[in-house]
Amino acid sequence: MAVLETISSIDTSPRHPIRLVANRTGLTVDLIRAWEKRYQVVEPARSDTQRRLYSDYDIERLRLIRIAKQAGRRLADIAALPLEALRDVVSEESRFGEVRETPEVHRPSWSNFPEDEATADTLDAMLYAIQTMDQHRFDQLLQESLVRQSLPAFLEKTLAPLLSEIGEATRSGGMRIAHEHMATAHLRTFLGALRFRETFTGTEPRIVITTPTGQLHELGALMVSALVSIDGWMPVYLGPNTPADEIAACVRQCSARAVSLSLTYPADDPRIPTELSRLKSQLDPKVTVFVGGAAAVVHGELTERLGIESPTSLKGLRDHLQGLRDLAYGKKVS
Amino acid sequence: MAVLETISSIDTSPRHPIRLVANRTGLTVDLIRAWEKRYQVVEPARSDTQRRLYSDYDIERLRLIRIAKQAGRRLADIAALPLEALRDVVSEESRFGEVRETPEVHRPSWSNFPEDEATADTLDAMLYAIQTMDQHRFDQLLQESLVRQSLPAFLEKTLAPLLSEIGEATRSGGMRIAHEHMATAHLRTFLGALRFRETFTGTEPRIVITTPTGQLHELGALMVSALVSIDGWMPVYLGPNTPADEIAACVRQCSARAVSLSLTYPADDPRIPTELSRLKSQLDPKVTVFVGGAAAVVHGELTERLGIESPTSLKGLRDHLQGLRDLAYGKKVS
DNA sequence: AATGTCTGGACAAAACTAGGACAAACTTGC
DNA sequence: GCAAGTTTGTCCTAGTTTTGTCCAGACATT
Repeated sequence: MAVLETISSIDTSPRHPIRLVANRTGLTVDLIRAWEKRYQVVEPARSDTQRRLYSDYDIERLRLIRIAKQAGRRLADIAALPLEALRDVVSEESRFGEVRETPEVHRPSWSNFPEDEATADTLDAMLYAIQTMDQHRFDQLLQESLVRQSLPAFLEKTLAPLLSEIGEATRSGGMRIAHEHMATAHLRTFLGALRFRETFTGTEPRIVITTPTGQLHELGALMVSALVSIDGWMPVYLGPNTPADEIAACVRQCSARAVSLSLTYPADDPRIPTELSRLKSQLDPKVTVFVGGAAAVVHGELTERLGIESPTSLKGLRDHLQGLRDLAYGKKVS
Repeated sequence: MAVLETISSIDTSPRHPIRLVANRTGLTVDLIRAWEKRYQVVEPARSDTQRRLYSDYDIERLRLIRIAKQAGRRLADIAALPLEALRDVVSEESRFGEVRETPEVHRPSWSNFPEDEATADTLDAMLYAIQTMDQHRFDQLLQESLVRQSLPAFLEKTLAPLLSEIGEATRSGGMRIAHEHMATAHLRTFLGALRFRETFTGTEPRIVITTPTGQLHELGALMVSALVSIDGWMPVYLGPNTPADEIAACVRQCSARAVSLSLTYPADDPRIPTELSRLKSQLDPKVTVFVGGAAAVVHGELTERLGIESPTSLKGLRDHLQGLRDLAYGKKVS
């Protein structure tokens, strides 16, 4: 068995030129230098001709600092923080954040869009890429968008709207089925790869993620999978359309502490109530079951009766899971 | 280093003149020479009259270097890297910040292994990982196996047998549906990511890849997608279950030169003949249509009548495509 | 004869560095 | 609520390095 050699230590060897750092973080080269000059945010090594050379560690810090800034932190407060502290700051922000009261006016380039407008642009660009069958461009836009935001924000503010726009356009005939197929297939790949951005130690609590019998759309489940992995859960992803008995068996085999089901279409499939109650009856009561997705609201009464959690947003799911995990660890955190 | 045997899988015999290299890589002749002069990026062989002669290996390296440069890398940093390392660099870039787990696996003597023996062991290990629901281990084994072989060999000698073993075990009850689901979902992700190992200049001929209506299994189509991209084709992947009309529309929009359909299950779906002939009738005769997969042999008579190619192996498909592509390039140049 | 490739060198655009200036937006003190 | 000060993204200059392009004359290919 491969043991704990997967502890995530980030490479600190200096090897990336400033342009690449700018590309990856979404900052401008000017800005990176300015931050260095004023607060020594990062102190890159130098090549023999004085060119700056950054490490993976530096890049990660810059990325997080950018996100923290976007959330309203001041540079002076966070410039000196080590990576772990920054992660805490950012994840705190993405969970509680969302406060945005101030209708800010000017915002410099990287965040200068009143966020809605920027994502509207991005969405348009994505839809255009899809309709011109430009897979490469589509992928590029997705990557960019992901860099620009934290993962949770990306899922909620970019991906979810994109999916509903695609659905809309397809229904209304504004987009061909072929385009929708292409986009879906690509998003399947993209989201699948996201799960591997985090590394696992093997000690994380497990959560089984799938969709019940009859539910063939898996993108929602994949979003959940990507999301929970950044919060210290290890997803066991089963793909779509899994019978209740199989889900239960999987939970037992993995000693999973939770299950997440995604319901999308059809919303009124008569198998849903059957499958849900069958699943619930086979599980240890200590295993928490979540349902989510566009079709989840339809079954509010059912889920309540069965004691199934039905968070209304990804954020809700996240909060709940966080609580579960802290409980599991016995508050030995912090 | 994992380099040696991967190199051997790509042709290193020098035969291409500089002009062709420029066309395929998107670089100018001047630039190729300048790079050679300054950094020995490639050291092509020479004809008896001092003309440079490049190998497929050289072309591939140049393509990757071009991409890496675009991502912000400096020539001096990457000029000396061997092909495999360049692939890593580029694929690292193509999903920013992905934590790249270096396959630091010790391989004492794989070069001596009679390849069959090694893969038999690997297959067992993979099946075991699946049945213990150890996704992480499964992924690790896949990566390892891929590094050990060239991509085509991996697909034919590891993945195809693995799939049939999984199918077998599920049918016979030796494996739960949950396990099969997990494995399939994971392979979907893995294969999807493979498509991005290669990068494109935009000048490659396009091939539309999908499965016809009623065929829900997409792994075969994804294998084709990964395969053709290393041979200088750009796949336009539509996912499974695409109606003939939509495929045809997509071909037209992309000016694709070929279509590849994967048939797996059910083999005797009455829609298959309908869809195939409908597709063929809507396409320019110059567009080559391929069908493949376990269920393809059943329709031998039909495909022959319609003038659809039905290669019996991935290798057959590859050879045919190679011919098609050279034809395309051959006409255009001079 | 026309076109393409070779070598070696020249040249200019682009990118990077250091240091500083500036204006918009945010804070603070009154 | 207003003025003064701070913070912060952008831009500018000037000098260096890196990189793409072009040229000339000799030779090769078609």
